[in-house]
Amino acid sequence: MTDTSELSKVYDPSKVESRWYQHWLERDYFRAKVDAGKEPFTIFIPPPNVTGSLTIGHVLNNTIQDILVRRARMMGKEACWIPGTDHASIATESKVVRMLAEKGTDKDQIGREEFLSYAWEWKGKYGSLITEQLKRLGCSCDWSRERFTMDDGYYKSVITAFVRLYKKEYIYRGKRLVNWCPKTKSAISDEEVNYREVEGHLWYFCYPVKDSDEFVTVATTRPETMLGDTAVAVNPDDERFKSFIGKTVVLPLVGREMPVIADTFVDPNFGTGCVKVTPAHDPNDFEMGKSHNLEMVNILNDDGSLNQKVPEPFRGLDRFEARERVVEALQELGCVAKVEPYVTSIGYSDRGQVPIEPYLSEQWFMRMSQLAQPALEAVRNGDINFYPKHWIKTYEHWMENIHDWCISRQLWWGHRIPVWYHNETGDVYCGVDPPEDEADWRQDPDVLDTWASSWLWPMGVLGWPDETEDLKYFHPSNDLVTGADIIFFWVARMIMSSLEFRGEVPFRNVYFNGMVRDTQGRKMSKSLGNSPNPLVIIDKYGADALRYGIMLIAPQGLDIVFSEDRVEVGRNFMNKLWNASRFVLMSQPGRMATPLSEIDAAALELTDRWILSRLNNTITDIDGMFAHYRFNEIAKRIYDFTWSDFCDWYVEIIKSRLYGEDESRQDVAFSLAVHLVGNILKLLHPFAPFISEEIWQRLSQVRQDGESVPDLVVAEWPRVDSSLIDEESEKVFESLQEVVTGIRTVRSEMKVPPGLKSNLLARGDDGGLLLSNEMIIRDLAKVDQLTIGADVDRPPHSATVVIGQLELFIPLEGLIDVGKEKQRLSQEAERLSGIVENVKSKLKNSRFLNKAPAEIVQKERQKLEDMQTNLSKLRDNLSMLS
RNA sequence: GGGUUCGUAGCUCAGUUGGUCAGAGCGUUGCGCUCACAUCGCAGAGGUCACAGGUUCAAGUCCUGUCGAACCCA
Repeated sequence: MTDTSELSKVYDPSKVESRWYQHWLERDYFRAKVDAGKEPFTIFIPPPNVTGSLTIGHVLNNTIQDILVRRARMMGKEACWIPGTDHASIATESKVVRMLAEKGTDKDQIGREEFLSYAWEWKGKYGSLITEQLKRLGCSCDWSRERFTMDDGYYKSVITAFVRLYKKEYIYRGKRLVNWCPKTKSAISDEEVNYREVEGHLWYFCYPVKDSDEFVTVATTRPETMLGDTAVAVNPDDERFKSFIGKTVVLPLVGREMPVIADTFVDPNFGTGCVKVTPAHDPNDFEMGKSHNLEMVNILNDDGSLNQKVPEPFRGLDRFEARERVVEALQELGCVAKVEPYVTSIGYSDRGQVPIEPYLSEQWFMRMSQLAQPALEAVRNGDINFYPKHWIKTYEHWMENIHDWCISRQLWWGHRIPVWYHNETGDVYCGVDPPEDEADWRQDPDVLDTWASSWLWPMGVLGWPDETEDLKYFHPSNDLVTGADIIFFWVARMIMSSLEFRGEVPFRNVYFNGMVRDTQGRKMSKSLGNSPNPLVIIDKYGADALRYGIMLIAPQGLDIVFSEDRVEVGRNFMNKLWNASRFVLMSQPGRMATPLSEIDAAALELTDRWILSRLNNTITDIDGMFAHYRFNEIAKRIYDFTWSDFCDWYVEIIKSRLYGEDESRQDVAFSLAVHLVGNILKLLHPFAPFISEEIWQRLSQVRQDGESVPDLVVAEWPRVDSSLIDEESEKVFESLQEVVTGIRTVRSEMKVPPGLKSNLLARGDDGGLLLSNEMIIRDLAKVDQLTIGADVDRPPHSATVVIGQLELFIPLEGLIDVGKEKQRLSQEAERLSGIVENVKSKLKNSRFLNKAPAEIVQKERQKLEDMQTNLSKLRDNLSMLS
C-alpha cells in the first residue's frame, strides 16, 4: 500500500489523497451495521441540492461532520454518517425548464410525464456531482446508505406523512392569499420570502365620491393594484373622515362603485389616513375584505401580468409596466394629487429573486400549532441542545408565533399530493395508494414543498414508516450540523416531524456552523462570483490543508472570513508535520521503536517527562473542547503542540541524543518521538484524514506495539494517562526555555553572528537546572564554555539576563555595545519596577487583603518577592556598566 | 419597531466560570539555506481590549447607557 521510496522534502497531497480514500472504501470502514454491542453514533447529512456543486460553505459544514464521525469511529462507536441529496423542486425544475427552452419546447407542450422523465434524466446525469466532490474532501459517509429525497422508499415516507396528517386534519386545503412567485409560477412559504428595503414612491390618488363634488385621497405604493380595489377604508375614530363612512366612491379607470368602510386597522397617520382596499392583493386588505364581506377581485395572471378583470388597455401588461400606465392614465384624469419618494420593504422570492405577489389561490396548508408545542418543549428542556445556545431564543420566537405552512407548489418535480377528486361526485380521496377505480379520479396536480419532504429526512433515510432495525438503532441521531439560516425551514420542522411520528427527537445536539464570507465581509454567492471553487483549492493545496485551514478560523457561532491564505496556513502545517515525521523516520535507520509501556520510567529525561506531560494535557484539553464543539480551539491546540512543543523544542533537543553515542538514550528519544507523532496523527486525523493516514502507515514500519496493525481511520482515539502529567517537570522545563530564549535574545540584539558561539557564566543556579541540562543550553543557545557556580564573577564587557535567582552573563568582548546594553537593561528594569509598584499598592490595600482569597494574596506576595529580586539584580548589573 | 450577534495588534481572530499590567496566525523589521522543513529557523516592533458610567479587593471578562457593524423577525 505505502510506497517505500524516500520521503520527499515537500509533502505532496495529490499523490496521497485519492489512494487512501480508495483504500478506506475497499475496507468498508465507513459502512455502519446494527451492532447491539456497540454504541451507535449517527449523523444525517443536511442533504445538498441535487443540482448543487460544492461550495466553501459545504466544505465547512461537511468537514465538521466528518470530524465528529471520524472521532466517534476512533472511539469505538458504530459511526454512521448517512449522505444524500435533496430533489430541490424549484431549483431542479427551473434547470429542466431552461433545458427544454433551449430545445425549443416547454412543459405544457410535452406534458407532465415526459417532463418528469427529462428531470430524472437530468438528475442521473448531474445529480452525483456533489457527492463525488464530498469524497474528494474526504468525507467518511456510509455511501451504501446514500439516499435521495425522491427514491421510492423515501417517496413513500413523504406520502405516508401527508396522509396521516390529512386524516388527523392537520392538513387542509383552502383559498387564501399566499406568497406567489411570478417567476417560478408557484406559491412559496413565508420562509422563502426575503424582505428588502427599496426606494419607491408614495402616490396619492383622488377617488370621486358618487353623486357629489367631493373626493377622497388615498395613498399607495402600488398604483397598479388600484384596478382591484373594492373599497376605501378609514379609521372609525378619525374625525376628518367620519362623514364619508358609508358613502360610495367610484373607482377611476374602472368605474366600480365601492363603499367607504371604517376599520380600526387603518392607521390615521399613514398617507392621508384614508386607504384603498385591495383584498385579493394585500394581506391586510384581505383580512379587511373578509370581515367586511368585500368583493375580492384578482387582477393578476400567474406570471404577474394583468388579467381580464381589468379594463382593456391594461390587460396583459406586466405588473411593472401596468404601474406606469395606471399612473399616466390617472394623471390624464387629474386624479393624481401628488407623488413623494418613499422607502418600502418589499418581499422577494428566495428562488426567483423577484418581488413576490400576495396572490389569492387554492393551496394546501399544514396546521402548525399542535406540532410546534412538543418541539418547543424538547429544546427548552434540553432533550435537544443547540450550539451555540443563543439560537434557542430565535427558535422559541418562531415557534411561539408559528403560522400555518403552505405546503403545495405549482410544480411537477416533487412529491405529488396524494389527493384525488372524483370526476363525477367531486368526492375527495386521500391515501398512500391511488383509489381503486383510478380512471374515475383526477389527482391533485400540485407537488409538496421540498421542505415538506426533507423534514422527514432523519426517519425517512432509515426506512420509516417501516419500523426497521436501522430505525430502532440509529435514530435518534447524535449531532446535526447545519447553518442557522435553515433553522426554521428544516431544523425546527425535523424536530416536529420526529416527535409527531415517532415521539422521539431526531437528534440530540445541533451545531450551527457560521456563514462563510469573503474578505470584504460579503456572503459567498454565485451571483457575486466571490465564491472560490473548493475543488480548485483542493487541487492546489490538498483537501487536508483546506479542511484544516478552514477549521482553524471557524469559531463557534460566528461567521468566518475565508481567503486562500487560510489554506496556506493549513498547507504549511501539513508540510511541517510531514517534515517532522520525516526527520523522526529517517533519523535512526533500522531501529524499531520501543512501546512507551516498555520504557523504564527512570530512563526518561526532563525533556521527555515534559513532553509527555504536555501531550496528556493536550489530550485532556482536546477532549474537553470536543464536548463543547470548539473546533477551532482544537485545531489550534494541535497546531501549537505539534509546532511549538514538539518541533521547536522536543525535536531540537533530542537531536543530540539521536546523533550521540549512548544507545539507550537514542532508543528512548526515538521511541518517544514515534509515540508522540503517533498521538499527534490520531488527534489530527479527524481534521486532516489523508496526511495523518499516510504518515501513520509509514510510522507502522518502525513500530512493534500493535498500534501499527490497524489503519489510522480505525485506530483507537488517544487516552489520557494521568500518571504522565507532571507539573513539576513542566515548570522546570519552562525555566529552561526562559534561559535559552534569554540568551538567544541577547545574542540577537547584540548582533552576535549566528555562527559564533559564546560563553556563558551563571550565578545562583538553584537546583542545578543548568548543570543537569548543560547539553540543551549548549545546543539551543549556542554556548561554548559554560561556567556555573555560586561565586561566579561578572566578567567585564558582558550582557546580562536575570531569571529569578539566576544571573546569566554572556561575555561579548568586542561585540557588546555598552550603550545598547545599558538601554536594554534599563528598559527591562523599568518594566519590572512598574510591576513591582503595581503589586505593592495592591498588597497595601487592606480591602484586597481582607476580601481576596488567601491564595490570590499569597500569589501576589510571591510575585512581589520574585520581581524585587529580579529587579535588584538587574540594577546591580546596570550600575556595573557605568 | 422587536430580537440576536459582534466591536481586542496593520489584517483575521482566540481569550471557557472576573485573579500573573492581553495571545496566535498573516503582514512587518533584523539576522540566518545550523545534517526534517525557506510551505523553514531565531529574535524584535506593534494593543489606554469602541466610548462613558456602574458592580467588585480585582473587569477585555459582569451590569447600564452611547456610538458603530452584521444578521433575523415584523
